[in-house]
Amino acid sequence: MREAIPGNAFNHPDYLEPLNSEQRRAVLHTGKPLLILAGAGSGKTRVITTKIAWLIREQGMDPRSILAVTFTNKAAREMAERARSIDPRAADAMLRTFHSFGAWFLRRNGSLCGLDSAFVIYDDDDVISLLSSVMENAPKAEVKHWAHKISRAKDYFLSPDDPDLAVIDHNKKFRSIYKRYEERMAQIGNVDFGDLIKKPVEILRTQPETAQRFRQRFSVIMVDEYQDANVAQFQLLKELCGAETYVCVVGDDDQSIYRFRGAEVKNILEFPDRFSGADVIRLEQNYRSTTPILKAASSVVDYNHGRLGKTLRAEKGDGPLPVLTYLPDQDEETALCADIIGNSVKKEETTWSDWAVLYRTNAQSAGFETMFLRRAIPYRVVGSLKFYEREEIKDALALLSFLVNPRDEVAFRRVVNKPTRGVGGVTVDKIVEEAISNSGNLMETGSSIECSQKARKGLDEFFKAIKDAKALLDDTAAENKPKKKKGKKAPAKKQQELKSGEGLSVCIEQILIDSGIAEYHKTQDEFSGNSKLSNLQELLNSASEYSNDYEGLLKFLEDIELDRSMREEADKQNNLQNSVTLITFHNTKGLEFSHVIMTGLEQGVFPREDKKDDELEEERRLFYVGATRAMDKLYLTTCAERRIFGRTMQMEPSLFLREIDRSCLQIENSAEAGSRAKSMFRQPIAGRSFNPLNLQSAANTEVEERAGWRRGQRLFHEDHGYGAVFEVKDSDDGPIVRVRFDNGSEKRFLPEIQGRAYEKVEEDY
DNA sequence: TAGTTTTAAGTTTTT
DNA sequence: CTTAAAACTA
Repeated sequence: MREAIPGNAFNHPDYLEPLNSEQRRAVLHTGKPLLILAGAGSGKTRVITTKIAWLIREQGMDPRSILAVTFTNKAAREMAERARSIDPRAADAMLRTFHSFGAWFLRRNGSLCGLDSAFVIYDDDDVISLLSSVMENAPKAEVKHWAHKISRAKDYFLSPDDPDLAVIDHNKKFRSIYKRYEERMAQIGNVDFGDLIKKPVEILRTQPETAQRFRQRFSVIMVDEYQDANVAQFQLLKELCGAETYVCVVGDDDQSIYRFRGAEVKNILEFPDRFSGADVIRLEQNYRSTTPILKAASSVVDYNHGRLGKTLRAEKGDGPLPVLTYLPDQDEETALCADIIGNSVKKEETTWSDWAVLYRTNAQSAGFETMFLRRAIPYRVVGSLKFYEREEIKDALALLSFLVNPRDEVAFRRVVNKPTRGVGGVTVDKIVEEAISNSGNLMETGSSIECSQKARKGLDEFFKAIKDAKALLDDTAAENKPKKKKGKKAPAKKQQELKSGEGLSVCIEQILIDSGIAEYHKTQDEFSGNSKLSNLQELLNSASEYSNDYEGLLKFLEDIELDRSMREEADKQNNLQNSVTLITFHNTKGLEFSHVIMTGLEQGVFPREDKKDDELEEERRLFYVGATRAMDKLYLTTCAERRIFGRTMQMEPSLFLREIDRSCLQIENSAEAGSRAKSMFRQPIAGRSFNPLNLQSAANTEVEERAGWRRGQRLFHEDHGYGAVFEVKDSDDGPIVRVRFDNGSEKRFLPEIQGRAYEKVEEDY
């Protein structure tokens, strides 16, 4: 937020001061294509953001003609913020992910390939639903297989009629499956992730005027994490670059970890050939880690072949050696992590947020979560935020998708009969079939089709809910109280209803209530003690920032589809900002932590089983990425046995542990670690403990006695952690105990039935 | 046909 | 062990 500094020396404005000579060369470079080989922690983001500012200030470049592409939304946001802090005008530059750029492009130019601008983006689950509808009654596993192949084909810019399609799969069936899928998708008028890249390229190739327009619009194009670009993305870059375009890509071949989804390291290796006359600048000064950490990481990736090769120098110099601990099993592993972290924080050497625990697969997070809950260590799980994959959220999004696009078969099938309104599979199939041979509009077809009386009533009810919500959007004067219609089913229970705030949440609230989805999930909650309704509420909250119109809704859906990390707000609300990070190796890219623990270093887990040759090299790079996240201290753990599928397996230490240079590794034996792991360490979370007794309670002994729980009783639950009882009351099913957990969530349970899951604990543990 | 119970299957990594 | 698909019952 600083004001622009007038350069005190013309050639060296202040903001170039912190740069080393290589970084400065990269910033000041012009005239030819540029490849920046940026090692881990070498300040590449600083280079890109400074370059953007420099282009605007010193080169007089119009910010709007600068396009910078990243691979994650987080990276895009960070880049925008940092560039803006050097020069506020950078706010007008276009900083997006490849996919969000593609969506932006298609909203404006989609009509050139027959795509309506109001398309919805299908995620992998939606793709599978659509494909299984195309493939009649194929087993789900097979559908998944082909869905993956189709996605892969799009990564390589291959259409169903491409002669090279056999590169993806030589099975003859593939071509026809892919083709039918594309036809069906075209009828529906939606797109998948691959389309967001592939379709723009097709438009740019077949429409020279459009291509020309965009080449004039962007005179500078920069690509971050270029080693992760796939073939289609490379083509997109090529099409956007005219003779005059200045192109600059930044990447690190040692950090290419997305081959499985089509990333081509070749893109970076061959950049100088593909963009003739390109210059190459290497950034080898590392500002993040200590020498032993870098050395340990490099010694592993050195085993790879075909690298561009580079030598990182640690600005920080020497530091403590990485510590490797051999452990008997995964329970000891989670306990050790809790110990190391807990002891360090207790001694005030670190705070919770200095720590990250890394694992290869999301499934491994469960053990750490349980242990951290038990030891009252605050944590947040990055990535596997399955928020948007939850049933209730997908239901809500399906309703909205159908509202936007009444040809959306996948959304229609999902919610037309939820809650059940007598519209069964037979009727649905009939509608879809009929629609395919007509306009494709399922709403129109469904309104006029012949069907049972029961189905007719149900359909009308469903369509009315959609139409009413739609009317809310079209109506500019949305202020005219869109109050909830007297919920006819809801016997007005005093339980928390959905509350709309402002903006788009008004419309979404209405559709959730009218469609019966809110009521449906509320009932589910009461039965099984979930919190689906509050998840829906959370969705509503995030919608309130969007405008209550068509455009706002489209933006909302797009943001959700393309940016599943946008829940940082929720983390903040839940006091999770100072907490240990649990994260997969893949998700750590671009992040850094003072202290890092790399877990599960066993053959079969990491590297994963039957990985060899190219794939093994990718695992090695993944190891390298993980290790180079650590700024000050690195820990590694490996277990002698591990439970997989509930069966206990004997494990071998990871190949990578043998490859690490022995001179930069301190090895601890399991016996010592084991005894340490057993010492219980429990520390309450400062300021997070909730005690309702402070609220002074009237005597309520009778019910409390029958329930066996009293207000203020502290307790522990395996899934939710620590909390306290704040209410005990009667109901038809006997006493109900209401609990508020330290993480802010509220639960209720019937002591007779679910009481076993709640363990009473003393006030000060 | 809706909801429940039984059986089988499966775990990379993500825009 | 946990989840999803298939089978079964009311």
